[in-house]
Amino acid sequence: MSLHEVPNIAPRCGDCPIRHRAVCARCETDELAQLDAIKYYRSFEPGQTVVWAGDRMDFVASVVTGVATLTQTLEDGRTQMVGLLLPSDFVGRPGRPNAPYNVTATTDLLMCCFRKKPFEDLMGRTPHIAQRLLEMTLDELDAAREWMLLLGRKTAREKIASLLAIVARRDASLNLRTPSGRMAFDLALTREAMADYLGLTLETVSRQMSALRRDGVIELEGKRHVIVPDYDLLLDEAGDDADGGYLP
Amino acid sequence: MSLHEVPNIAPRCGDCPIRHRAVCARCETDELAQLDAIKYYRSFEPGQTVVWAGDRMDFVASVVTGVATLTQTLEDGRTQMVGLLLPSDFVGRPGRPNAPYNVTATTDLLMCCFRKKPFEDLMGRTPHIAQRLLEMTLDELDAAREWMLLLGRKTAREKIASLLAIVARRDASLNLRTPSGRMAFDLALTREAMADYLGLTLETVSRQMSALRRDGVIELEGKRHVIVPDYDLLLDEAGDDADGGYLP
DNA sequence: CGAGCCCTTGAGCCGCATCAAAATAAGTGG
DNA sequence: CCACTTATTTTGATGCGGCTCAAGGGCTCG
Repeated sequence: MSLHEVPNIAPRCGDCPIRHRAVCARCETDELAQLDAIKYYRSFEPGQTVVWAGDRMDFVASVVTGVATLTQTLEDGRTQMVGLLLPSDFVGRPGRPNAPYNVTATTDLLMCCFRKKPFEDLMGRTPHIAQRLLEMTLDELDAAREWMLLLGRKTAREKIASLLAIVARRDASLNLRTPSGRMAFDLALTREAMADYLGLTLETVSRQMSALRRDGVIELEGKRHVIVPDYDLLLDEAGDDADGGYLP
Repeated sequence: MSLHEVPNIAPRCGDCPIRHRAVCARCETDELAQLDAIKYYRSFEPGQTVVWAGDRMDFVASVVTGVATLTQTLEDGRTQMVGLLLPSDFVGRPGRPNAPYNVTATTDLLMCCFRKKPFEDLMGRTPHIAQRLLEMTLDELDAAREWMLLLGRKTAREKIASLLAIVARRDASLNLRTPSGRMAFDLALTREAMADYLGLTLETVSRQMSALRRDGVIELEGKRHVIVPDYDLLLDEAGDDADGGYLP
């Protein structure tokens, strides 16, 4: 049994870092206690698969810390990432037995899991959970549609800039800041994962990252730490000044 | 006032053609009566805009008959369709004041509308509506992610074949048939609308339609009536034999 | 019959993919 | 601590799929 199968942190719901944003966000104290009673934690190492597309999946879960990806593939191996799961995001669908996508950890990942049946029962009794889940699903749908615009109509350079802007924005929101001016963050994705998200090849991703660096839109420390000197400039490069509404 | 603003059909809920699939599908008789009390119909002509992205939208609605599209654009005019609304599909988001996308009728369109506030109130009281809406939203999310794979990784030919397969499938399901063998249907989209859906130009759409016709994958009667001699062959051309799960 | 659409087809070009190889980084075992 | 391995990233050379620009054909409707 690897160290990773036993989390070193197993927060009480009260001081859970995603308490205010996850599927449990709307719950009252008593509702929270019911969730607390059926929850359990699982952790994964980078590269580890959480579930395979098509496999039976008898739990649902929230990402507590770390990053995971949802991917879909064609038989000949072409791969498209269809979701990037960050802390507070929800995985799994009540009322469906099998996983529709591969779920893979890209960093150390801690998930707060609920066996599906008890969770569904609880959802039937507590509208606060169902309400929050609907809200989160509608947000995800908006994000997916935003991504359709990116995949269908943006240039490689715009795609990269959009991805960086989104990660910068979510990183800021996690630290309760407004995205603006100079920002810095770690990019938890390999060039290949970025390519899979953006519908590009990893070579094109690398070339466009170099180009954005040459043009002063970003700076790089090592391969994964990104510094954005001017967030507005990055947004310009992304092609839509509407910003995207990826997250509140 | 155009003829189109007053629908010639205004079905009672009891014999509504989308009764079994729309947001009201799970409602009991009394719940249905409450919906019946606040519903009203609106109809639109081909090309007419239902709402503009960003505009205030104080109703939600179900498509009863006809086809509508959801589109998003960049400032320079690049357009991406992010949803194709067929009968029973739901438009609008409870809990959000403004429309995130352009909604446009592509055929004669009849919508069953509810003012947002009463609908939200009713949703709070009747879990059957909220449940059904969650289910539909999750299905839409799956469809959007399926489309992400298409936009990011499929060739032009595969994209066209995928679109035709999906429309063929939904048309069959509307007529309570299983898609297979020889099929025929009307395509309610112009070449340009197809291009906007597939992330292509209209010229490429036209060329690939011609190519599929030359190769015997489809036959055309006029520009819009499509005959599929062998549905399985079409699925092969679409690139994913998993079929896609676009609709039940 | 003429005016708009919508669609098709052609010619040429460009952005990104493909193929290939070298540079950098991070282990791993001797 | 170093030689060796393996994963990741960068960069270069070349080719092709789909875009752009342009012209012409069919249909519908006044």
